Amino acid sequence: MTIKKEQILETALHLFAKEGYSATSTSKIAKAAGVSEGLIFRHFGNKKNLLKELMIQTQETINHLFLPIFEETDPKEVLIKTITLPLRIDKEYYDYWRLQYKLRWEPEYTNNNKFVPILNKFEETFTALNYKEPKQEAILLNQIVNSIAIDILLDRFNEDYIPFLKKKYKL
Amino acid sequence: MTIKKEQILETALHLFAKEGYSATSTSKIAKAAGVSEGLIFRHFGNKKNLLKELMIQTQETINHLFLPIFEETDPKEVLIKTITLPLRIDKEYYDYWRLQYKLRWEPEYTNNNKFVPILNKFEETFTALNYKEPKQEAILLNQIVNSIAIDILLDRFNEDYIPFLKKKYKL
DNA sequence: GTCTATAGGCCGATAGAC
DNA sequence: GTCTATCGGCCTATAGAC
Repeated sequence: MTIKKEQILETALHLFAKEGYSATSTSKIAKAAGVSEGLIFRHFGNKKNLLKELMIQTQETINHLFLPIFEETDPKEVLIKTITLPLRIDKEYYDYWRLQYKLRWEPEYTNNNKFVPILNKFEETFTALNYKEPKQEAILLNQIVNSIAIDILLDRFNEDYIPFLKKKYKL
Repeated sequence: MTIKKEQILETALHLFAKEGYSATSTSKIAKAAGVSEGLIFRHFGNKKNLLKELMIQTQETINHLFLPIFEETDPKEVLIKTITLPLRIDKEYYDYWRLQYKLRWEPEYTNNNKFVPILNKFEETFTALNYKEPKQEAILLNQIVNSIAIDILLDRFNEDYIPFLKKKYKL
């Protein structure tokens, strides 16, 4: 991976996340990245393919952020790590999240099953904690984490919410 | 309001909700609506203004859907009506919701305070039901409703979730 | 007065050629 | 890395049909 190619990816991530895919032109990316516009097409062929490579990176990044939760065996710790996950994310990763949530609404983008592994992990956790309906509890927890992440990204999150959740789950 | 103007608004709502604002050209709207492209500019001046008029309609529609919850006085009924709200929404309104959730991520669009009145209603409700932290409970309930709506719109909602929630809230 | 059809200007976007 | 071609998007203008 050359330096310029990385610059293009980084800049495109930021602009796509901020303005949206359609609203971001390749020339805007080139200018912001300090490269010639042609280089984008040399490396990625076309604009759509640039987005595709970005989404692979995004998925890897997000999987990496979930890893500590997957590896945790103590069920209470799983819940604590899950609830506080959005808080522990470094600001440099925000664009990845933003892009992810933005692109959910694009008609082409349809990998609904992406969250299934984490849902299974949650279900196991609630089973271990003797919750009555672990499957539904997993869905609820997943919704809560997503909502917190969205609130943080939209800059309307209130810190008091976390201790409230910890009490709810008796942590 | 003339028929053609309504057709333009209706078609634009659908296309903006489906493809996004930037990705939808005025010529595409005109073709889909069966009108000449010039008519769009005659009625709305420019594309941005068309979106603006749509957003006013959208806000009115959504306010109207929340009205029964606002008018309900029995706190348990408030919760039941809230939890089942996304289910009770007719499919013809889906595009309004979709547009709303899509546009949250646009940089210009920043009316965070829009959900404050419903949050207040929820807080009163939880206070009446003697919940310990009504403010946080209101946030949680709001997150749940939004998540359900999103799941429905993204076609990944499971009906079993509603009875689970009703049990949670002892309804 | 509402709308269509058409023509065209201007600009920016994608892409290929060199 | 630049240059250029081509296309499509936004918008204006006008002449005329309903």
